[in-house]
Amino acid sequence: MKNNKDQITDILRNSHLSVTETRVKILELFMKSNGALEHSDFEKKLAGQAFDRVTIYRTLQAFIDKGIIHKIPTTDTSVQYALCKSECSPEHHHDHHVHFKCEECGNTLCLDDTDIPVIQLPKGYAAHNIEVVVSGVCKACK
Amino acid sequence: MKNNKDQITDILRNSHLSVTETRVKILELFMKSNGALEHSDFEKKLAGQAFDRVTIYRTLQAFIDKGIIHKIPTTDTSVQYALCKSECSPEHHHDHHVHFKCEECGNTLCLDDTDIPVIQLPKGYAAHNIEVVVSGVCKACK
DNA sequence: GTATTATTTGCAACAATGTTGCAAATAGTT
DNA sequence: AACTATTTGCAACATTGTTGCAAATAATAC
Repeated sequence: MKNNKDQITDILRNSHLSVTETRVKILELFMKSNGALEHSDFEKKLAGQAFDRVTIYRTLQAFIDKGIIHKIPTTDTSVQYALCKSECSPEHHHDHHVHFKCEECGNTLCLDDTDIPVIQLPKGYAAHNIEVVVSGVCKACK
Repeated sequence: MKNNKDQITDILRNSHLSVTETRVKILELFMKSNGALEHSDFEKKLAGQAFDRVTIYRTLQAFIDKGIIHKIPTTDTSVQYALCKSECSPEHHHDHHVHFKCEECGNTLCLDDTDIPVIQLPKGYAAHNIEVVVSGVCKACK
């Protein structure tokens, strides 16, 4: 069984990204976290460790491009990011699972085992991707 | 049959909001538009007409508070707004319809007649609201 | 219609967030 | 260790969102 450090190196190598301190740190934070993270989380958690804002932006964008993380839609201006499962790739990047936002703790979770039902669209509409975000109270906060 | 101006006045009166030029203009734009609008749309469309950025922010927020419009989740930092149907109220503000984002024209539409299916969450999770955003190609762009 | 009161607006100033170019630093390769 | 490609940090800037307050406007009372 591989440890986290090796796992992270593999992820980066497989995506043809150099293994750098910032990227490793950010992936570690994703793995430690049990929910989605947003840009400001990284600024806070990495504060004092001299990681530039710009580097974080670019790192997250690179991870998106490579299919390592995905975005979760929100009704505000924040952008939530979560780790993709191994099935994801840059080309085929659909996350067919439900996202859950807890109104108590504010955490956003990927419910990987909850499938998205088929939605019958009106005639003339072609669906490529479906995003479902359920809000309510999570297991931990109940 | 009422004209738009009267309709708009009614909406504002019913929500206990003063009938002001900016609010009427913004509601007119919503009624004219067949899709969701974002803050920058108003700055552009009302440009040259001397409407302050701050006023637009406050107007949109007031409409949200009163249940006149609702937000639509996005994966970027933009915030999309669309008119609520009459059933909405400040207290009970669930929009049980699907949103559709067209990848061609960029427009976001409310599919009012498309119901959101029931989603079976894992044990321990309580759902209060469900947001569904489908992206693909709309009728007009096909 | 005019006066009074409550609400709304615009301005200024600021805070937060996101972007770009470029030189220095670091990682990967030979 | 030397070379090359990539990444980072800095500076500067653009965009977006917020707050306090005085002036303007709308609603209400007369």
